[in-house]
Amino acid sequence: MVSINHVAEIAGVSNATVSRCINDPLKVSKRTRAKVQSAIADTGYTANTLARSFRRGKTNMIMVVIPSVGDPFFTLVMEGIRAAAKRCGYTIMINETQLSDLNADEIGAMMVSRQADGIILLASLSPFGNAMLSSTSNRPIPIVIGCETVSSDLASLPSVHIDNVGAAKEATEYLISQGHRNVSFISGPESSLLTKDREYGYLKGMLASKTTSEYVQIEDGGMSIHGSAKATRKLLSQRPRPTAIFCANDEMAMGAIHEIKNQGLSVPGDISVIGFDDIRYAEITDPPLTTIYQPAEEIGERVFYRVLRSIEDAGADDDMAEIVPHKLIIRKSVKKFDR
Amino acid sequence: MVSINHVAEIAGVSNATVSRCINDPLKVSKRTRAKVQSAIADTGYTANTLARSFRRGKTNMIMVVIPSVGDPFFTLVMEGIRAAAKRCGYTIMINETQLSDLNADEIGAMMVSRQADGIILLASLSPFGNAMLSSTSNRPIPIVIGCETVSSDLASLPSVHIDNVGAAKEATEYLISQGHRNVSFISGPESSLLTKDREYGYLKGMLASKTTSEYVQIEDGGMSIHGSAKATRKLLSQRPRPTAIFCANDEMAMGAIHEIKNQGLSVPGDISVIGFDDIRYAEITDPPLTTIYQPAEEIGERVFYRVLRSIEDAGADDDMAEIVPHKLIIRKSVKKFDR
DNA sequence: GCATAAAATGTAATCGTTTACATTTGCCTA
DNA sequence: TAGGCAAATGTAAACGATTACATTTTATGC
Repeated sequence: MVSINHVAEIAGVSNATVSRCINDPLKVSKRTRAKVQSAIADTGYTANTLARSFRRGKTNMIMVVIPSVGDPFFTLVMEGIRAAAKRCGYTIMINETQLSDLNADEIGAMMVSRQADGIILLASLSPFGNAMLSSTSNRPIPIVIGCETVSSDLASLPSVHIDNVGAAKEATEYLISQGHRNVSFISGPESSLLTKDREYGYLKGMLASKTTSEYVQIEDGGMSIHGSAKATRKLLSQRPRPTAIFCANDEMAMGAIHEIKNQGLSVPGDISVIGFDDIRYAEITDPPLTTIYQPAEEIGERVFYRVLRSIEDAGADDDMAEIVPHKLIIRKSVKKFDR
Repeated sequence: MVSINHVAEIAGVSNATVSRCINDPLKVSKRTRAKVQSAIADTGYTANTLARSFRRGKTNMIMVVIPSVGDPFFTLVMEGIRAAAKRCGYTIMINETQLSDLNADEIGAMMVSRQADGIILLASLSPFGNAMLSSTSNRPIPIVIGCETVSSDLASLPSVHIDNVGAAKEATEYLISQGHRNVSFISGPESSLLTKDREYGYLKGMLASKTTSEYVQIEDGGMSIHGSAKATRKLLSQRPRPTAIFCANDEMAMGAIHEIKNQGLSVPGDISVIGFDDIRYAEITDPPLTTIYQPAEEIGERVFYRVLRSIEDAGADDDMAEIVPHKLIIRKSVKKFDR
């Protein structure tokens, strides 16, 4: 492997000059620059990234922690991150939690290893971890949370997300406005705070309506198609049967629709379904899914720039939550209910 | 940041001993080991990964090049890679091609930068790049291709994939066995060799039947839902109309089904549809999708171990293609055609 | 042509580990 | 107890870039 010293020798200059030629070309005269450049071309030299990262203490990599690499919503957020990262010369590393919630130690280990210059968390942190990291001084490298909300009021961490509670309430109120009273909710695992926020929004929406509390019903859909199908089966066996089901994400809504049809019922004829996220399959489900749109790529982009700002200027490490707008997308999976 | 020298000082030993304590504990006596360990605990020392990688010339990272981070099939392969990588203490970095085909320079740059110890290519390489890299000596770090096939017979690169041609032929023959004659194919972009292989398998299947060549028809679905819907619209406007459509992947099949229904036709009543990949949505489309199953996670795992083997033993760098089995999964989207 | 400032270049230390080699310590045997 | 060998530890040199500081060269003004 050809090193900078090798190039320097061939060009007849010192290694410092070669380094400057690469990193700050204006600092070296036209003549030597030409010599160096031709030496670089001749040798096919490229800087050893490892040595450079080591010396600079900077890797130009961002670690993204994601619940599941296969999740269509989070991959969209990732896409936003990736695009922004590429523009800024960063590479992303990924780390999957498999839906289990991250403990602070793991995050701590990532931070202290310095393999990345910053961390983007698309997963939720345990309240403990959250508290531990809430003080800026405990973070050797910046961390920003995307999509997920932070768990406690005491501890806060920089974040970018929609108003999950408000959006879920809005979805619930929409169902109620369409005449539904018996509305069930299919939720995600405890480790997903964002789902709990949506659950809370659902409860708020139900409470605000004249619905009796017996209609409030929550099943765990485990954030998966199959889990949701199972939860739906259970809900459909109840009497009185819900007339509408609100799912904490679109994929679970897909599972719910599948199961409802399986039972010989129709969507939205017998049961209305509403989802959350507006993933790209939402418009081609049968019927097309009414859901809450989140600007996924934009969230990814913002989260990235937020981290980048903190990397470039450690002082800029504010702890604000950045709320981006959501939008109810009305398609065909919800029908007016009248009896 | 506390360094190894700091720990050494506190423990009253040399930094070499601390290093040995971490990397080869049996080489140091029980007594000093205890001293060092408590010094590590006291200081909260963790090795600087950057320095270590630099010194060892090894990062324990694998670069995965993927056409699109949002693709449900490739993310499943990624999942297999990730799981295996985690078991072996590797982290994965991702690099998206956005469906454009990779030129050799980009790959070369990745290789020479040494940020990763190996490369997994889930995307296709231009024939030129392929040729350039086909000689082991041109590869500073190992590279293995997953899912995609290599482009020319002259050049070969290690790879793991199914027999795309054979599988596509099988799917076509299945349609023909169900009485279909007028079968169209929705293909992907030129940059996806794997799609071209499937196209070729379709042609072989059609040729082997008694179908007249006027029935052979290929439309580009651009590897996307919308692209496929558009292609489907075009196909449906033809007279005679195809009685079955074979899509180069499941997502395009989902787009096709959506469009067919949109036109007031039924699947499989009027048009049969067959997909490829068996992504997790395939069983919940309406009707459930008949498709070709690929062992995605297994491919990921195998590809990873293949790279790993080459990393650990540069001599092990064989150039064999490893073919894994596929399977036709019969669901409900294909119906017998009789007239 | 000289003094001076500015620009260009060189020298050498540095980042934190690992590791080849040298030295010391401990142990066993004769 | 000397001698010899193995085990444990230390010393110091890498790895390849960056960069503060020192030195040389060039440009400028008079």
